[in-house]
Amino acid sequence: MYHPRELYPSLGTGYRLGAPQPGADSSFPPALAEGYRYPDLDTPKLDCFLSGIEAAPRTLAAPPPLPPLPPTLGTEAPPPAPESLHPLPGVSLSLDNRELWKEFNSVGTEMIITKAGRRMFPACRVSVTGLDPEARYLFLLDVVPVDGARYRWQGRRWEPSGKAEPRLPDRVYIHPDSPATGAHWMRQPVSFHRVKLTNSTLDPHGHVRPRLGPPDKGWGWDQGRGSLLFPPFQLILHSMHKYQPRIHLVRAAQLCSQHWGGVASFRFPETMFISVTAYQNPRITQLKIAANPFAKGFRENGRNCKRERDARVKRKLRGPEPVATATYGSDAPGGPCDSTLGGDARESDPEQAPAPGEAAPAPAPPCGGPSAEAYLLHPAAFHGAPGHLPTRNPSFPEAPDSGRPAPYSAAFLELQPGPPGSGYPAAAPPASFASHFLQGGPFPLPYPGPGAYLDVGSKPMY
DNA sequence: TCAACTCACACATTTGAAGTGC
DNA sequence: AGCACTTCAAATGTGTGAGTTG
Repeated sequence: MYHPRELYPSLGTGYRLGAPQPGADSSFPPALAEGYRYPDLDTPKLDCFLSGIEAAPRTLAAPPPLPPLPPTLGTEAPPPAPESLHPLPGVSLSLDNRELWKEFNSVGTEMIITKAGRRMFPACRVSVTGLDPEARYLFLLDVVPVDGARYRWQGRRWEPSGKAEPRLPDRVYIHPDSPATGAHWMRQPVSFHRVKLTNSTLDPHGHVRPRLGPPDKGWGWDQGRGSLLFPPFQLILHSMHKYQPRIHLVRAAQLCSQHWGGVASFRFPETMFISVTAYQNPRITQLKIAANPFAKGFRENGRNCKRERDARVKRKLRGPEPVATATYGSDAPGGPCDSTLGGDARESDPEQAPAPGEAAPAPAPPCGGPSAEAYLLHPAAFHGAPGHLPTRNPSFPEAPDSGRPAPYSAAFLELQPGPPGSGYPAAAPPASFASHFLQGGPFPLPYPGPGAYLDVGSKPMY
């Protein structure tokens, strides 16, 4: 395997490998060991991103050991506790809609993935404390496989059913408010509800068109809001695989900052889920319908509930009849079904809009423009990958609309295993790292399974 | 044959644009 | 002219179930 010092020589001794955790599984199937290696970092390429250097790094405490993940969904899991690495001392994250997640997790959370991309429900929504109110931070989210197995619904429970598919390109969702001050992040919960899950590799950049607005608007800088027009992101997953969302908090003045002031990664065991193209567990379907406002029509009183749908089919067969039914009136807001709304059921996303009186994070203009924009143009540099590193796996076909403007096409970080002969070994070293930002994020080390941890610390990364 | 997947559908929600009044 | 508020329409988010694929 590759030691981090080998991968990032300029890190010096600012990091260390922790001892493997109890229960860590190092026997990942070879399919998951598809890995990545970066050649020597081409630091001169990063010179244009130097303007956001943070204050002196802090000394880090040893991160706590990460407990092993529960073996399977739907079984008795250990008391869920957020797991984190703490290169940002004092920073803590709590899952804001934890009760909802726990409810789903007790059944075995399933997330629909579609070609067009499906939102997560529940969404990851967290509250953060302990940030420096003045410093700027980035919030990132990614989703990593939990183990090396493919799963199958056996009528009552999920059971492993063979080897997992080869891992897909790592993608990292950047919260659209990033970068923002600690005060901003701590003011209200941070929601990642815009992230989408897909099983399609045809759009290698993870974008979907903007929901509203002129089609030619594209992505760019929103002068009115003073923030970046971020598209929703799509994370590529395999169906019937178990995944774990992770949230990363990076102290950096801007997206293209070369020196990060520290990194903290968090994962909440109760947010683990199995990706599916159609719900397998009827209890999950019931929970989703009960909790998701978009599925209101499928509730007992909804016009799209089974009773109503069956009635419509009968009416169709019998011929045209008056459409109105007594049920319609009972679907008024405030009915019994609305009582199930809570947490994610109100997805109006309060964190998207700055609080009254608060100016939106001022765009730091390095590199000749807003830093986030610079990131979109040079994601590889932001993530430390040399510019010549391939950003797209040749095995993934070109998107039909790949002629989109550069910011659009470059806005997603993808890190691929190197092609044969490229200098990047196709086969990765055996994994012994735990989930960490450097794995699923900028430097996707082989497999983010529950192993030892990599303590990156707050040293400058280059 | 069967499991997994895709797609069209109806309905609910969200959100920007347009309209209105002050 | 500018602002706040309301209304409207279109886009988007849902689960369902039939059809398709391998």
